[in-house]
Amino acid sequence: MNFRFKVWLEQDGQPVFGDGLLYLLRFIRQYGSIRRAAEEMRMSYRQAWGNVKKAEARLGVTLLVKQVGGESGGGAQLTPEAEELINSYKSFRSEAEAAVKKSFAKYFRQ
Amino acid sequence: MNFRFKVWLEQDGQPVFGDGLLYLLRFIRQYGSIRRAAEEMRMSYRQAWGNVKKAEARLGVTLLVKQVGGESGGGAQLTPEAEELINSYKSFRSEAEAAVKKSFAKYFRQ
DNA sequence: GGCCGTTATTCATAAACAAGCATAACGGTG
DNA sequence: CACCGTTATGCTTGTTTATGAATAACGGCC
Repeated sequence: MNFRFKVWLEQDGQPVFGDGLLYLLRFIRQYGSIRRAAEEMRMSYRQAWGNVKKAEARLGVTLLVKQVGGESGGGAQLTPEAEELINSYKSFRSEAEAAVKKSFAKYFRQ
Repeated sequence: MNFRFKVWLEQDGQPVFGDGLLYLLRFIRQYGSIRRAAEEMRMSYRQAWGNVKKAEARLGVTLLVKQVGGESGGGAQLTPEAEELINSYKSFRSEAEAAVKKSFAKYFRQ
């Protein structure tokens, strides 16, 4: 017997940030490109782009500074707001996971 | 900004118990019938029955004593193992939720 | 034995969701 | 000005998932 858990942030009852976007944004930061990041995560660019757009709309916050055209075609960089969100979410996520793990052990040890 | 979370139990990497089954089993206990319980939860009997069957198979534990035919057509009662699972999961679930809530407040207060 | 309401199960259909294709627009670069 | 790789977006296709219809079997009850 084991457990799993998921946690995510919502705005007005709509999901805006979870593990998916966390990984995606980190890859975007690493590569400076939504397309490269999506490829690396083996997800479609279509979905990656849509997720970012949806999150931005719901949050009312710009997560990426995107450039279309130009050197190497363009690219995307994380805004300070995105960095802050990543940091908060990461802390929240890992602390929550540790707590859930502890509770599981308490009630389902063996 | 708000949060949501899900937690569930797995056996050999396959989900066996979560909020859905918790509510379902409690309704079955209340009404003594899978069909009534499903109706009350506005879910199809097909799915309710399938979920119980799948969980039983994966857990290797009988959750319901089912009678087909007889007085009022039959019915279903929870086994002691099901009651025990419900109790453990409820404690685990509520303790986990409290912890997650606390972490959320810590990193996303205002 | 017919009736009733339940468990048990299959199968066809519908709905939700993800993937992929096709294009347009953009702006450096050669 | 053509090329390239990127963002941006709609549309089609496929895949998984849920729903509902249909049917069988059962056993107490009148």
